[in-house]
Amino acid sequence: MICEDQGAALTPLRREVFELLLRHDRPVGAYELLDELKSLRPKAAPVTVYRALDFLLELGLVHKVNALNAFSACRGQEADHRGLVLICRSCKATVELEDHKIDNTIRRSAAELGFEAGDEPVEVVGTCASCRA
Amino acid sequence: MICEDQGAALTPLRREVFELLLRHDRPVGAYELLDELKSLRPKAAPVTVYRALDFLLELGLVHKVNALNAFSACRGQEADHRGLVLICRSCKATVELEDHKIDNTIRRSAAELGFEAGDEPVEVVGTCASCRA
DNA sequence: TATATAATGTAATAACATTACACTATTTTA
DNA sequence: TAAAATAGTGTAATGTTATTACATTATATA
Repeated sequence: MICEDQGAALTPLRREVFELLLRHDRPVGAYELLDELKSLRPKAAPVTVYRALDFLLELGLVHKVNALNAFSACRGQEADHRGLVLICRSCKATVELEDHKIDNTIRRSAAELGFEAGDEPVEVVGTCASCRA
Repeated sequence: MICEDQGAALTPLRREVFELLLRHDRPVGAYELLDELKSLRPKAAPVTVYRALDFLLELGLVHKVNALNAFSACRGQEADHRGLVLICRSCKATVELEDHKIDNTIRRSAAELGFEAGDEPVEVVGTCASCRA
């Protein structure tokens, strides 16, 4: 599992935000998260959530899904967080796919152009099985 | 080249927005585009730009770059617009990479999970050569 | 020409994200 | 341990990106 403090300060606030994210099986917007956080911490403001998210992103405990402007707790089993995330444009569901072969191919192609790919999963937008039916 | 009317109504307004995009060699934000459009059309409002962009996106003349919340004219040589776009997190420069091999591999992996990948290029965020130096 | 449809104008607001500065808690070190 | 430094949080305001709703104008079709 994830969750262990990696030397940095996983404060109660930051842990709360992370645990809220873990409760969802889909990416969640910052303001939705804020609403939920408010039941624990009435003082919470947008920046409260964004700061906690920045921290968690830096630690690699959370991913930002650009296609949805939303955040998801990282469930990856491995140390790095490379791979693909499939995003359904219609129901917003996502599936993580830890395929190092594809990921390495992408990285190599990028490297040929002098470009060093980061560690965020690559986003693939499309349509999931249920929404196609 | 691109630009030919594909049966749909490429009105003056829409063409103007598209041509503004073509002038840039990088993705451009909607509000930056709006500022530029205003010199041609003082009446332009945010929705003016977004509507034109929606139209151009649908036609496949323009891509949205989610990682930057910005839009770029599509320069792809081919009918479909599949491939990769490399995005430098530091200078925001982008490079399009029309690699069907990678793209097909991604699509197949997605398909194994019942997921049908769309036609938007896959975004790879990282660091470009000059910014690494 | 009358009607329908598509496109655009106009205003307001929603959704997402950051900046600036004050205050508190924790850690460091003299 | 007191003073200073650093890290974390509170509070308010604002900046940025995107959409909704409805009125008006232009274009196509009967």
